[in-house]
Amino acid sequence: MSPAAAPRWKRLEPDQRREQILECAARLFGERPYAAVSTTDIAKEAGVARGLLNHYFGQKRDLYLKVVKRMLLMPGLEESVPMTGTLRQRVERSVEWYLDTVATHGKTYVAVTGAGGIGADPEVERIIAEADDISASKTLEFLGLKVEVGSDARHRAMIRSYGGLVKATIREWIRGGTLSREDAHLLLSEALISIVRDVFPQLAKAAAREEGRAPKAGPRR
Amino acid sequence: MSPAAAPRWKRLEPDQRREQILECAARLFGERPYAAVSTTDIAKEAGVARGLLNHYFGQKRDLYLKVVKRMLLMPGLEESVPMTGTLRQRVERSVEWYLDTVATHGKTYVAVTGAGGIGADPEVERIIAEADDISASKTLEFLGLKVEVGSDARHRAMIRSYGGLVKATIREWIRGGTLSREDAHLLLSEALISIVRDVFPQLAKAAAREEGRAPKAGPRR
DNA sequence: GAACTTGTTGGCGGAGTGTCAACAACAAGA
DNA sequence: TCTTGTTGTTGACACTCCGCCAACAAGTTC
Repeated sequence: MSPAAAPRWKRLEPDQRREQILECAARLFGERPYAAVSTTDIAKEAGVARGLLNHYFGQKRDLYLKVVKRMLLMPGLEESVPMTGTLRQRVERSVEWYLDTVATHGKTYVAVTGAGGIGADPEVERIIAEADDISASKTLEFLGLKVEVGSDARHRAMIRSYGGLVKATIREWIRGGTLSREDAHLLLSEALISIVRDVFPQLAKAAAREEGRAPKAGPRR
Repeated sequence: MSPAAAPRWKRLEPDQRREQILECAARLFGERPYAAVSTTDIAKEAGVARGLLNHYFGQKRDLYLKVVKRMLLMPGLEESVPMTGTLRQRVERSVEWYLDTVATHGKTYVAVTGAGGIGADPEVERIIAEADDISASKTLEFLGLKVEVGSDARHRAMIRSYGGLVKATIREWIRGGTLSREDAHLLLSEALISIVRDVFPQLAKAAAREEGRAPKAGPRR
């Protein structure tokens, strides 16, 4: 009556296993810099052979990319905040919302979006840039500026730049503790308002001057 | 009459050798991400044995840090731009100056200050943060705000955040080409003016309100 | 030319990663 | 229950990269 010998390891569905590994990896990458996290560490954390990581995710960097993507896929802004009120009100509400979502992700967010040093991997950069662009488009749309002038690409670039301010401010707040939440809110709101009020109109004017042909500048009181 | 056999390698003064290696390393780190540059590559580029890199710089990361430091040590702003005129004039001149210096460094600057992905090495981050702080102090001083209120630390943090906007904008300009130099100039100027005009006064007021219990702010103007 | 100083080399050992054939857990059929 | 098939999983091998260090040689001095 020998009971069937206990299995030496549990067999999971590919999706489950993938998810489990992804979680462990996300945790470790949030704690330590990329180079300081070995695939052996992740495998050990997940209780799995190292080779399995490659089987599911390919290269180590690919696994990292999955983690980054997952982190940057946040719920849409427009679903959470009403698009009404003055420009200032909308800006402040969206900043508020963003600070909230960041606060819940904390360290991992900072680590992933980190303005690190170690020369960026172009692929990683592409992923982040992509996410930034989506986020920028959403912001423009939310502010009601999506199709204000013809030079939409420039606007998106501007907003992506603004994203740099956002990330740096978040770092000062979350990691450094040198800024309070209110400080961050104030800084981000005023800067965004300034950009929309002062920079975009001037841009529109400049574009109109350069191009001779009038962009579809809808007169906005 | 055998002429003295040609030396198999040239013997240099430590400083010269160090400098030479540093230049090669800077070039390579500017072209490829950190992880993609092997010490073997650098050694080959410099025409030396790999071990020599460790002899002069210790770890590979230490060499990288040296490169970063060198890149971030730029000539002082105050030496190049007169500190006169209105706030707007001063801001615009300093932005102008900064864009000029960045334009000369180009790719390497972007790579080094890159808001990359690969989780940042804390040491690298510290170096960059240090340079950012110096740069922030200089900016405050240049704008004549160095000792305006007691909450100097918060101002510096704000300016460091602004540095995030600067870096992101530079990237859009240099690497992406999505913004023109004029766009960058406009965006950075307006944002900085907005911060100084709108955020700092409010900060001062807020600090004054809070300071019923005075954390350790101490000297107020 | 001999002896000394020290800039430089080349190879050793360790750590990390990608690959792959073999293995074992589980399901299904007899 | 035994057999067979599928496939999730393992473990080891080969390779690359890095830090270390003893031996070597370029240049200097007497």
